[in-house]
Amino acid sequence: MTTKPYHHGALREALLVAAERLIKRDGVAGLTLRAAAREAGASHAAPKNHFDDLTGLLSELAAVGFERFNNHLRSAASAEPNEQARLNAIGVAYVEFAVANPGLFQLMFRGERLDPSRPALRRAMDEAFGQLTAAVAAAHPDPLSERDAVIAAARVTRAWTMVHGYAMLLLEGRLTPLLVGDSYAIDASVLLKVMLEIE
Amino acid sequence: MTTKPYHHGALREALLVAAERLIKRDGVAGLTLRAAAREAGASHAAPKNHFDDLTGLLSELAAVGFERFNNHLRSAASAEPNEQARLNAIGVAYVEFAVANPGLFQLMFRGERLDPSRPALRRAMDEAFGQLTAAVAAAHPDPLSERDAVIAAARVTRAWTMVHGYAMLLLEGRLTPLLVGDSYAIDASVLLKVMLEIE
DNA sequence: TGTACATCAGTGAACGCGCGTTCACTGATGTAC
DNA sequence: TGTACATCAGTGAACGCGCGTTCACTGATGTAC
Repeated sequence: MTTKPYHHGALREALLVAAERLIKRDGVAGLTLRAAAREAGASHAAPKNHFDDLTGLLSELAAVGFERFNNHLRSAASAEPNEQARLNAIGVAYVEFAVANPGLFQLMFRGERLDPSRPALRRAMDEAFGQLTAAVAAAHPDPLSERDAVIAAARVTRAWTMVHGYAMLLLEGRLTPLLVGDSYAIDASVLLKVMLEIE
Repeated sequence: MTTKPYHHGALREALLVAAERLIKRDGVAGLTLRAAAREAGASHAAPKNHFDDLTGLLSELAAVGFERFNNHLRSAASAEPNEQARLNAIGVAYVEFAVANPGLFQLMFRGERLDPSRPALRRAMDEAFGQLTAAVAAAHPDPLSERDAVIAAARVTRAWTMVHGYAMLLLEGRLTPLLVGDSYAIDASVLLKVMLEIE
């Protein structure tokens, strides 16, 4: 029988794992310093040593989330041959991630109690944004004039806002009336794909 | 000098006004039953008489928000001659409302502590959804087959998710790198219009 | 026109809860010599 | 190889705070007769 040692050894990681379990179970609002400590089996003041305060814990968890998000998008894109297909695959992966990790996704994209100046979070967010803009740029010619630059920005915006809005509204259950219509019933992922393909 | 009467007379409305002032000042998280009572100058237990609990207050406030939202969209649409222009005008109005009422918008569209079974909220939400689908349908031919019905749903989804995602990301400050690029700086409303117009 | 009474809106004190934070402490680990 | 000491991670009790809720109450209003 191994008695619990006084020092945990990897409490920081254990707290992050516990925090994610909590956010999955109880949503963003259920995540507190005390709750994370409880879930990790540590005393309630322990998290202070690793994250200064709740903002610190949330920000580090969001950073972990963005890293996973980036990997998910990257692997979805790499499976596709041409640029337009890649862009669509990224869009689908974006929504997939949101559906698989609703609480985490909301933590990441509502800025609510995040500190974007934390290096890990800053880095992970920048990479996510870079991945998105690169995919859109690859699917379209280089901007030549200032007008073209604005159009290029608008293309990124459209691709992003569309899938982001889709993810948000889907998570809130707001798309239900569109998924279950009078004369049809569509799977959410099918509707997303049709939406990405129509001109 | 008029001394304060024991009965307020219109405390329900006063609480809603106070609640909106609070949500504007402190965000959704700053809105509590006690805070609303304080802001309205009533005792902290008074709101119980008009809204059962916090969910009740938030839901009624969201209903008021949706009514104003509906009016704003309606008047924006009525100023436009043809259907496609109307649809774009509604999109612009959607984002305008979000920017003008960030806290209220977030309350309305995160389902967080809302009770959609409250009649006022239910009604106002249904109307908002109806307005949106009607505008999209008007800009496109009637669906004839089941496949057409899916495409029609996808059109509504695209129009909605695009402006909704735009509003969300704009409120969170996430669009900043797109608005201020290396070789240009765009106004958020201009970017939105370009986005709605590109093919 | 008066009067009794039920009902309703609002008050203020009190309760318990979970939270973040502080603080003195204790156990473990690493480092200097 | 040992020993002294600083540093660090984790504990547990305590504090104050704002919250929702309960409760006995009080003031005002409407209604029946």
